[in-house]
Amino acid sequence: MSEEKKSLNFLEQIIEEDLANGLSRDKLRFRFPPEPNGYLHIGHAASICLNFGLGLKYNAPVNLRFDDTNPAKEEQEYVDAIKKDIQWLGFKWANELYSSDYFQQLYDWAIQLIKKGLAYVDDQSSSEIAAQKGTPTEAGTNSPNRDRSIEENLELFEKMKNGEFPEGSHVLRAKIDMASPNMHMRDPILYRILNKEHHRTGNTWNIYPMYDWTHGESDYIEQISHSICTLEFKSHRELYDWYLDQVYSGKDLRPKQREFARRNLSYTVMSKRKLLQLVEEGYVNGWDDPRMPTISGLRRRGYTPKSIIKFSEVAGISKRDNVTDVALLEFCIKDDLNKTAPRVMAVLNPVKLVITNFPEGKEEWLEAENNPEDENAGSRKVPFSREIYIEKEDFREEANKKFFRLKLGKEVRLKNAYIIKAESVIKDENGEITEIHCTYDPLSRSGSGTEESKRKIKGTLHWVSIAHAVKAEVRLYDRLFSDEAPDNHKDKDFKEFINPNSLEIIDNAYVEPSLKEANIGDKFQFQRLGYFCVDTDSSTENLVFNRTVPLRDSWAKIEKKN
RNA sequence: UGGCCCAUGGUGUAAUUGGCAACACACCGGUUUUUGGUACCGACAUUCAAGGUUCGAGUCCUUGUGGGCCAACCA
Repeated sequence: MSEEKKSLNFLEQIIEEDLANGLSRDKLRFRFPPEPNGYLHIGHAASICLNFGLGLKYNAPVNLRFDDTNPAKEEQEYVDAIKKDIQWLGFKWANELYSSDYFQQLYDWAIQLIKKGLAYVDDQSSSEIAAQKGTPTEAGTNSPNRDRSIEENLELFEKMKNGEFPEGSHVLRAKIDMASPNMHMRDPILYRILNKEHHRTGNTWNIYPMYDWTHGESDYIEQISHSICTLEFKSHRELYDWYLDQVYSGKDLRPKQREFARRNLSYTVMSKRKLLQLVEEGYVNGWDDPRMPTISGLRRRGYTPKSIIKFSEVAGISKRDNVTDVALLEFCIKDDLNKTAPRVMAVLNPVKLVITNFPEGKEEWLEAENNPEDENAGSRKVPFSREIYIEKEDFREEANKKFFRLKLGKEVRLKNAYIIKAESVIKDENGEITEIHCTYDPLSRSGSGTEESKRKIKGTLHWVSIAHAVKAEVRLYDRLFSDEAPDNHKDKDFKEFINPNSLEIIDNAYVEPSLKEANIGDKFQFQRLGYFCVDTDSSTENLVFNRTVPLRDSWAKIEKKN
């Protein structure tokens, strides 16, 4: 077994350098810091796999820390969903923590800052403060409140905390540099007044710390060695470091922030704000709609944790903007399911086929292999009889040589069954074919070992016995957007690119009877069609399958060319 | 009148850190096949541009060009 050498991504290289420069291996510690204001998506999966992957690789703890500093947006529902998703992916956090756990410590440090003359209370309006902020190309101007006395600042901040001021009336600001080329350094806000009930601290606090003030200090409290975030936080790093300077003891570990590019997927959007919009405006049926790029949506769609982890691995980590082809994600799930999903037969667009020389009333139970890719998968019995359904698309009265399926006067093999020959058709008044009449070769049964069964027949069709078939609902999903990067258009709203045909519901599909026992979440390959899973809406009375992803369809390509 | 980051095939990442541009996906062509699936084989790039340093540059330097981020009491 030769261990294939994997190159390190740039973050692993940074860690290796730190280790080489004397950082003790047992000091390594990571964190995944979601804000509980939405559901996790495939982009977060990249971060989860990265951080927890690092934890596994270096045998280091990884904390799950909810960044819950804004009670206006955050909810327990999201906390629960996030935990469920991470667990489903198979990762284990060392500690479940909340930024709100540190509100008191953060407050104490803020007092220290005021005492050092590094923070002041500003009672201007938010628009006044914004106006003084300047622009990226112009320096800002100092607030008239910038030189308040320490005593007055302490007193005002105390009143803010005690709820003596209305929301929005006062903020606590760090005193840094209004002329800094980095906008984040222009006296950033540390605290704002919010009269909101917090999902964990209730009504204890009237003031809430801002992200920048909270995040780095939380990392420090937890002694996170490498605080990994996405690229848009790069310019926050200077402030992250400045805040750390104010509280760092000089003795313990000092966290460092490093940034990587967020993972984008083609034909979808990845911002929580936009996903929330899709949910709230009814473009999809909830956060776990199988068309959503959320972890819960992918789970319901039939994706496995393994496939998502594989995708994250193979997509890699870098610092460039990217739009990863969704085909890569689809490859990962097909690759997994090909090895693991039992093969079954289902007909989605049925047409009746009668085998005229097969005895009426007779049924035969034929041996069917469960998975040719897995020797241990075993086999099952499927019922065969005189009348079966096949796919409408699998029959043509006439067709050229490239059409390997059933046509009048020609033979085709029924998977796991017999070779049949199309003799005639019956049509309704509209010319629509209602029945295909065939004859079968009784000696050609699959696996019987006869000369006849070994005949080379180009086409093989899947089918279900009408008398035994189970009716089912099948939901076919397509990409949610018709554009590769729907939110990359400056002049157009991403919703203009919504694919109106992203969901097709088939309510008269027929599946083989073995599927009656299928449970929610079970995954199958419907032979020649694709991978499907049992949806959460499914019941014994009404089986519902989601198409996870279709099989590669070479025939569709050949047809398209003509 | 700014600061910072990025630039390798259609896409995403590599390149032992200055030494034959590699892997995967997609696409195209073919072989095998009782799934037009899977598997297998083959085709597909002079590394954004121009200069420079060097025996040697995707990698270092300079100047451009293109893209992204930064002005929420969001994270």
